[in-house]
Formats: sequence, structure tokens, C-alpha cells
Amino acid sequence: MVARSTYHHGSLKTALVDAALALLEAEGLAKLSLRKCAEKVGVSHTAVQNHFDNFNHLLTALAAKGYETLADAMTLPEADKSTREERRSHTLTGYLEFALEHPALYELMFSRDRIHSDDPELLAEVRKCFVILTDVAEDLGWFLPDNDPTNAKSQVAIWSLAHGYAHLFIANRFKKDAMKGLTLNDLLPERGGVGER
Amino acid sequence: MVARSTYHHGSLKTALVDAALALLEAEGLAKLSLRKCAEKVGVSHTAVQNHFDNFNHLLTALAAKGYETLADAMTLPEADKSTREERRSHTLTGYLEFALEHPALYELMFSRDRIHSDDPELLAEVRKCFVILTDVAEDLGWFLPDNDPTNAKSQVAIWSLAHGYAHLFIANRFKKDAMKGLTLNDLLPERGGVGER
DNA sequence: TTGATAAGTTTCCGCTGGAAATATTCTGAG
DNA sequence: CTCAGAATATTTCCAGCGGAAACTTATCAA
Repeated sequence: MVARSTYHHGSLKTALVDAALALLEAEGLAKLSLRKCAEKVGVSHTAVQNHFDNFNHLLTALAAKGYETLADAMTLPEADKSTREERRSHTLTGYLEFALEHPALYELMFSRDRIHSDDPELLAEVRKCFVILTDVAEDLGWFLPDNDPTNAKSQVAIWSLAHGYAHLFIANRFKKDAMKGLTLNDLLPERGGVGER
Repeated sequence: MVARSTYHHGSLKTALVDAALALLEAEGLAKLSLRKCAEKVGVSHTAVQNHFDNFNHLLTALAAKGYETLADAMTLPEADKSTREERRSHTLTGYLEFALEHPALYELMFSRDRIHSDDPELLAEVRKCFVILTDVAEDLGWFLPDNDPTNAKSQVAIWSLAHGYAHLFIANRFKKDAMKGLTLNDLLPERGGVGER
């Protein structure tokens, strides 16, 4: 129990999410517990109930923060000075790097059991990511279904490819040697190469 | 506690996996517990230790069974009488249907925390699935990276697309209305259409 | 027949998330 | 300034969890 000068913490809600993130990255989802989060922040475990209905709601907030970070990772700082190609590459690279650097968080972000997939704050962050990926779909329309990068199919296809690759990778479903240096970009046909009209 | 005529169960190992599957489908992974599995089989919860080192090993066996079922779902009964096209379509349809019909099991099969991803028996079943998907990659080589369906990239690409779509779907990450009737096949360019050489 | 081994039980432990009742602090209306 | 009520945190309690240890029962081969 960490010492605290004031009875009220002041910003317990965000502190709990931060603690949860640190513990998740350090020990994995299986060993993460409400009580450990509370202890890390220096608060009794039932204090959490004042800010989250239950532990899964805390995890949902953590997942939302994950999507926020993912959106950042996919966004090129000087987007206006960059080419379409640079932005596409950066988005896909950023997506994969995020998953590889935060595998436990990434898995949580797509969990059916541990988070509330219809939470409004979560969905807002999910949508930000989806929009960024949609931009990539526009750039890749020439290889996507119906050759129409603006339709739902194309957006679904590009996110499916990115998520599938990232998730299978962190779930250890690919042989290591076969994957050496293989990026998400590599899974797409090269522009001007095979597959173009 | 279910009555049992003999002191020894006789086939407790498989019975536990069956019970785990039933409970998983009924209540989801979060509510699944070792003790419930044992109770359903009519055995004390510590009896499990004679057959599985710990609960995660039981879940690993369950996941392995899942991959076995998935391989079946992707395999056309009279494969020798079918065309390449029929087999490709059946494999992709079967993959997605399996995920939609067994979402909790599907998620478990790709979990980092709950199963041992390097378990030999699990890997054997995983490999069977990978081989089947590789056949699909051969059929789709004309749109895959480097136009080479036999290389690792193509196999990785096709599994990534299939897994990503299935997983995002069951994780509720797509808007329902946009997805109406959209199959895995639809995410690929049509043969003879856009994208072909 | 016996003795090793496999399979199952009982008891115990520490940990978990949450409910309920209580204590403390903050805040705003008077 | 006061003080009631809301917000926040604590203590206590509970049932459920996975697993360790010691024990009992059944099986099977020598």
C-alpha cells in the first residue's frame, strides 16, 4: 500500500488505467488483476468500484487507450508534407509495430470476453483507427475487390489483412524463419507489378 | 456430482475436454473453470491433475480439438471429384462458418495467455489447417505477392486475410449493416476481373 | 499374493472480484 | 461559516477459483 497524503486520490480513474497498462505489459493478461491495479495505485481494491462498474469496464477503458495509441502509431507526423505512398507505408508499418510492441494489449483490444465491445468511448477510438485504415484502402483500391476503394469491402479487406497478420504473428502461429523481415507491406502486390490492371 | 459406478472413470481425459467444450460454447471462456469441467464429468476438481499439468493444458487440448474440427470444416468430402474452384470456395466458406459458429472456441485457439502455443499436439493440428489454406493460396497465386503461390508470403497472406476477417467479425468490430451477406470469397478480386495479369 | 503404480478424494491454501456497511472528504446552498 | 448530502475510499465478508499435499482405492504384473 503506497502512502498517500490526501484521503481522496484525485485522479484515480486514469491512474488505474495507467497501472493496469503497466501490469499488463509486465505480466500479461492472465496475471493482471483488479487487486494488483488497486495496490499499485495505493488504494483498496473496492475503491475501483467508484470509477468502474466492474473489472471488465476498467479493461475496456484500457483497450480504448490502446486504440488511441494505435491511431497515433499509424499517423505520420507531417502528413501534409508526405506522399500517399509514404503515408500508406507508415500506416501499415505502424500498425504491425504496435501489435508487436504491445502484444498483450493488442490481444485485449480484440477480446470478446474481457472488454465491452459496444462501449461508446471504445467505439469512438476504434472508429478513428478504421478511418486511418480506410485511407490506406483508397491507396490500394487497384488491387481490392471491385476495384472500388471506397466501398465497405475494400475497407474490410485491408483491416482483415492487417489484423490477421498482426494477430497470427503475436499468437506465434507462423514459423519464425519463414517470416524474417517480412512486413505487412510485403503481403500486398507491388504497385505496377503483378495484379495491376 | 454425477454418480459413477466405477471408482476409475475410464476415459476422463477426453471426457474433460468434451465437458470443457460444452461449457465454453454455453457460457464463454470467462465463465469456464476447471472446477465446472470436473463437476460436469462427476469427478473432484483435483482429479484433473492426473491428466493435465494444469488448467491451461486442458484448454490447449481443447484448442487442438478446435483446429481438428476447423480442418474438417474446410475439407470438401469428395475432394477428388471437385474442381479447384469448388475446393477453394468450400475452404474459405468453411473457415468463416467455423469461426461464426464457435466464436469462443475460435478465440481460444489464438489466445496467447490461455493455451500453450508450442504444444506438439496442438501444432500438429495447426499444421493440418495451414496445409489446407496453402492449397487455397495455390489457387489464388495470380493475385498474391510476387505472383508466386508457393512462397511463404502467399500462404501467410491468405491465412492473414481469412483469420483477420473471421476474428474481427466475431469480435464485433464491423458494422452489422455493412457486412450483410459478405463472404470471405467476396474480399478477393474475382478471377478474370480486376487485378488479374 | 503382493507391491508398485495409476487414478481419484479430501483438505487446505492464497488469490480473485464483488456486495454491504461504514468512514472520510469535498462541495455548494443557506 | 455551517452543515447536509454527494462523492470517494475503507473494512469486512463472501463464494469461487486453481493448485499443493496427503491420503484412499483400484489395477495389473511379477
